[in-house]
Amino acid sequence: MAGAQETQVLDAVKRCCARWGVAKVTIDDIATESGVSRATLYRMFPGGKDVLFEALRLRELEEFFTAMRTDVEDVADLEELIVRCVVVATRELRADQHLAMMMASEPGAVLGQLTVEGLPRIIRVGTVFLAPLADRFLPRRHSARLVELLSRLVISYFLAPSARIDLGDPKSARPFVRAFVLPAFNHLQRSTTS
Amino acid sequence: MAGAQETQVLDAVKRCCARWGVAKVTIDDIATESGVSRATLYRMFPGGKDVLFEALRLRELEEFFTAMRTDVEDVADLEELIVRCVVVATRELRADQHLAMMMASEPGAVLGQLTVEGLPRIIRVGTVFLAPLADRFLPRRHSARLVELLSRLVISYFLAPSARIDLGDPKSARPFVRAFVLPAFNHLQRSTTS
DNA sequence: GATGATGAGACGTAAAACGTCTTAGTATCT
DNA sequence: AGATACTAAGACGTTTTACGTCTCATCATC
Repeated sequence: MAGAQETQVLDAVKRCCARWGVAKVTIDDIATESGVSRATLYRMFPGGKDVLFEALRLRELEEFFTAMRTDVEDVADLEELIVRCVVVATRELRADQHLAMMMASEPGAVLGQLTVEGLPRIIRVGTVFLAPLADRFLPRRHSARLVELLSRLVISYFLAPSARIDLGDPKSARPFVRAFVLPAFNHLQRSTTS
Repeated sequence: MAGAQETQVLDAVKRCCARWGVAKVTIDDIATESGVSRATLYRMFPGGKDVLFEALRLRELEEFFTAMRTDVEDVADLEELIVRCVVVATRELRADQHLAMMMASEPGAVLGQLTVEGLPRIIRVGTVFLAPLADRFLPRRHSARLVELLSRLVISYFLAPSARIDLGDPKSARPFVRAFVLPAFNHLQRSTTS
């Protein structure tokens, strides 16, 4: 779907803001880095820097969930699905160097993207990508609720790790899921007789 | 000699330009990073960014030669001194991450600091730090000449490595020193009967 | 209480980044 | 060859940011 040039530009945005941080990047930097003229940039992303970063965030988000989905699509039951999702997502977040760098240099902006401003989209995209997997075990309406709940939990525990549980560790995540997540959905489960 | 605050500020300059590159750093960044107000910054380094980076370069240069001196001050003869200096300096240059980063992002500025603009000072500082060691083996006037020659050679081979010799390797540097450096100084050596 | 150094921030100027627009060059298709 | 579509380069006026200087309130030390 995405044009090759668009990919090229977003790659450049990523490289630029890995090198200089979001606050320091200019449109000219991105144009130079991507080998595209500023005029073309504005044609492709009318709105300037905001739109560019927005597009990049969206792409990264989709990559994030795509990677996640391949890790969890072969689960056998709902509990396993939830645990795997939570663990994989947490680990992916912790391993994201780009995120870590931005968290260090511009914590405010990153927090905004993980909470007030960005969470709704994260949940939206996450629902698109992951709800189908949950649909095997739950009615659609509840799949969406589940994805939302898990998104919030994972992000919360990522931002403020608990001393008691570690969602990056299945041994720790499973009891947590059993205690706090499953009870709200378990009784709604479809029969899994296939 | 250097005030604690001055050290603090120069550390901040270093961190800032490690993070953003020289071209992207602002005085405000440095003030914030060092926890010092902009007014104080200008009081301590009147002249702004140029003076700040100049001061940092000087400090780094002195650190460079200080580290070098501790590595070579116990040599027994002139050949050994020269070889050790050349090898250690080359390795130090190659291991300098700060330098590598700046070389990648702003090659022009770095080259200037290693050649036209910066070489004279490098030679000056190097002479202050290293000539005393050579004085044990050579008359003072020739010590200075030696340091200058070595500085130029090391930098040249660092910037444009030769396929034939590697000044970072004693096995390779020693024959080179014997062939091209020692002959110009050897016959001037003092008797080393102490 | 005086002294000296600092942080916070206002100020005008200089520099830069912005977004728009024009121009010229180059493929592609007719 | 001519028409079309797309691009890089860069000029432009505007807006934003950084600069360097300055004032003033604060706070430690004497």
